[in-house]
Amino acid sequence: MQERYEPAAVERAAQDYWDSHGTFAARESAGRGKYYCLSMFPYPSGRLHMGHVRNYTIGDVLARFMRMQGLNVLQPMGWDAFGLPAENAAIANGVPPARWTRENIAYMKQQLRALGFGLDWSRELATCDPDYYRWNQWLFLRMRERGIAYKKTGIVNWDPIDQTVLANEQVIDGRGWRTGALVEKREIPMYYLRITAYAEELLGALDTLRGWPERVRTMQANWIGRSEGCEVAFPYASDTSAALGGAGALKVFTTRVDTLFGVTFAAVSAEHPLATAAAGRSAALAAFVAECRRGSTMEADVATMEKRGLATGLHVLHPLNGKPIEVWVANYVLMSYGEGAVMGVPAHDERDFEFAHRNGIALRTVVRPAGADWDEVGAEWRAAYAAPGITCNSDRYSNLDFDAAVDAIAAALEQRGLGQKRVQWRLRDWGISRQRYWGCPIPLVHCVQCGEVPVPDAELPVRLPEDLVPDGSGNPLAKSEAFLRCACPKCGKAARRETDTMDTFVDSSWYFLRFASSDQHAAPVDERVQYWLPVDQYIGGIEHAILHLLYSRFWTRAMRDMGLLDLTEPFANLLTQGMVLNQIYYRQPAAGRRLYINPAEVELRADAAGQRSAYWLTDGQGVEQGGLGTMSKSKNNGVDPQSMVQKYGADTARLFMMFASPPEQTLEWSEEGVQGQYRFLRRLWKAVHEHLAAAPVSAHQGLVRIAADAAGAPLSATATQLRRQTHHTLERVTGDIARRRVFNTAIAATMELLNAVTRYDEAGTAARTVRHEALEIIVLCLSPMVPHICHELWHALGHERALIDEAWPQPDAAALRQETVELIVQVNGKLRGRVQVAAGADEATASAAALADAGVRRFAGEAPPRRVIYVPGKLLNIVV
RNA sequence: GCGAAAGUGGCGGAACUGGUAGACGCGCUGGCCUUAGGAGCCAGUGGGGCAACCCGUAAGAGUUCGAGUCUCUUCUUUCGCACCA
Repeated sequence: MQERYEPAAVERAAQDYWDSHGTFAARESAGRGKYYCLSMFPYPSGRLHMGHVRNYTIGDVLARFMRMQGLNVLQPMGWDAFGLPAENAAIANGVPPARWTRENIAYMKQQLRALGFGLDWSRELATCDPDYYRWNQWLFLRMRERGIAYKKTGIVNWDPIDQTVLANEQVIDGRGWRTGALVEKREIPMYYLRITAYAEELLGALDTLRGWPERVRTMQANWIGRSEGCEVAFPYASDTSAALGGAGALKVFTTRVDTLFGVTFAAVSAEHPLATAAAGRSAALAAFVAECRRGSTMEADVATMEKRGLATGLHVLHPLNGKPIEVWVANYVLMSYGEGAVMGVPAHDERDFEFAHRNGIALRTVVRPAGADWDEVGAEWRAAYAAPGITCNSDRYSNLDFDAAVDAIAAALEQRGLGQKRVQWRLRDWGISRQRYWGCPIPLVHCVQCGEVPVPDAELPVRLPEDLVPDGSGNPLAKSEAFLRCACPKCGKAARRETDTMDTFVDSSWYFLRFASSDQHAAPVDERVQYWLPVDQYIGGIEHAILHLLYSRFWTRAMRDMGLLDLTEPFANLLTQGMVLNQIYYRQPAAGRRLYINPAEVELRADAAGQRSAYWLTDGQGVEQGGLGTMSKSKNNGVDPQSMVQKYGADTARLFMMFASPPEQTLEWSEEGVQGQYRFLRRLWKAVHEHLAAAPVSAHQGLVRIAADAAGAPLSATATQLRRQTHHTLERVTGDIARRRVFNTAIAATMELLNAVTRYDEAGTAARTVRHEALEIIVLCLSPMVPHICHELWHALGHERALIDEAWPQPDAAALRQETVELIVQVNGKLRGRVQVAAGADEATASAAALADAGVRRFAGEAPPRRVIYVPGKLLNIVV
């Protein structure tokens, strides 16, 4: 072998070997255990960034490891290719999104190949391929037939200047990103998927997802948000009936119906029909409702905005005592949650308390604590006010505890037909219509005569024209006569195509199924799904903890209920990779606009006061500091791995990412240390080279094992110790990868072993064999992380077969055996010494050994200990 | 604002089940070597103290023989909040 480690040559050779042997092309094999290892497919934004390298290296480590465990591994890759950034690029450069996307895919694919991931490229798919998205359309039509997809109105961000719908990301401080215009809310008809029909099942099944991180299950459970409460109808007072032109009732949902007698106001959202009616009668109210229509639809914005409201002058009646209650319009009530209206109980709800305070609304204490902590709700809010207690001031429902009050009041409401207990979900149906070009067309036709008509299956896919260039003002599909014009499938007369496209989350909600049957042209999936699914290991960023993963769980169930699948949960095990963060810098030249500047082009300087300011190297002028955030195209703070790969090779880049931190942890980007990882690989190369240069090694299979030298004499103490460390390392690395899913400690363990091998200086045949064994284990253990160099070194160490085709070995139990162990000796919990005892020593023996130690006795004194705590093999604590 | 997580040397991190705090690596310091390479090798490296020892895991409290680990409060950071993906 070569004396110098030259990564470029080593990596090319290894990749050529895997390619020419079709090593990673997966085939179904009945009876053989399978392992479907899937990393979330990337959006083709242009170039890979370090977050991708981290994600795909984790997947590749597990895939290679499981393959060596004897499993039939499938690791596919594809492209989440529809979406907004392609349209933004088109606006900026005048290039059609299709071309931009396909060029990006080509470039990023070559980057993935250079990193040596063991991917089955024969199953590659891109969601913008008609072959893929025709099945989105087909599945959508099936859902529409079953009522899972349905139409209703929804609220979107509207840019009044560009006359276009904006994504939340395109709204900056309440203004349109291109025009700077104040954004308005607008109600438009959209398609929704009835995910709420699965709320109960999606929540209940979280318990079965034992291979998912606890935090993700908690987040999903909170997102679905089951709450038990009561629906209450407040009949309209005569003024409200008059305003709305008829009798009726304002419906609200509450989890605290025990506080019903504490209601002193009702609040409705600005979009509520009652608000609309009231606005028609009052200029001030109309102005307020109009103001509420400004700003974004984002919940985070709504929740942090100052809570304001205006009285409508209209009233509803308390359902049990008939007293009038004034209705307010409030900007914090969301039309999309519950009924778009809430009852206000300022004495027992913090938000209502603040609202009432600001608007001079009375409060009424209707719950007292069981203890005597407080009696009447006072002027300052206390958390205890919101706790359940004993009802009071509530007519005949006073002096009841929470459960009794809820039962009695709910029964009374039900008897009057003005309410009943029910379960409310926080989860809302999934709006999938997008007024955008670069997405999957919704397969519908609008006919003057027949109305909305589905495109027949035989005419799918409805192809998206690929030559349009959006300009930021509305959907180019709506301006393309070639796309729009069609014949009605029902009556044959001239009709127009639907121009809305689907949310890109639709694309990613079932791609993992398509990988199992990507060459099937007659159906979205076929029987091969049965073999490969569920995904055994799914790996992706924690930012997908809710939406993508929940939508996928829903979509899989919907397909199951259509009889297309025998599968309920798509992902058996989930590893949520921590985000790779980098600094964010930007300039905001005009309101609503933001220009992000790559951290590589920014210099930090400290002024006299120590205040650090950032400057753009291009013009030397200052830039705003946006703090830390996930590497992304939109924030222009990604770090391209290309230069690192070019300088040090793919193995160093992979090793560096895996060694930097455990996979689930957030990682602040820094390139410090990459040099050290390269140095380690070079030392490994050198150690193997020097070992082989000293004497030739004969070809052999499997691992070298040695327990005694040729003459039958036992190994030296140092040789025995190195063997023990060798097999201990194998044990640690195996546990770290298979059980703990941490790779930084696995790498650290092999580094320690290499250090030990370097220090080991015994000569002779037995010593050589012990060293050879240690080097083989190091190469084996590192191979999932740095497969190229290990591929080469494995051959050099005398193996015919490729390393990737070897079986992962078991540690040698004999080598691990230990005669004596070191005990930590504490006195009153403080470390005071260490003693060697026989491996199975009992407490008396250990205690005697410890007290024989002069250092220990100095602290323990001569008196007998009050108590001794003995943890065999580990520690002895003497309490005096 | 709400939901979820994280916080350990100068830096990345280790400590897996409540039991040696700082493994491994970076950086730094000193030395060696040299056909001077951004190479290699050796030693040291949490703070204080001559030492024995003492202090130390965001801050504050608590549980325990023993707490980085468990509980509570606070602070900071990250992720998500339904049209970025």
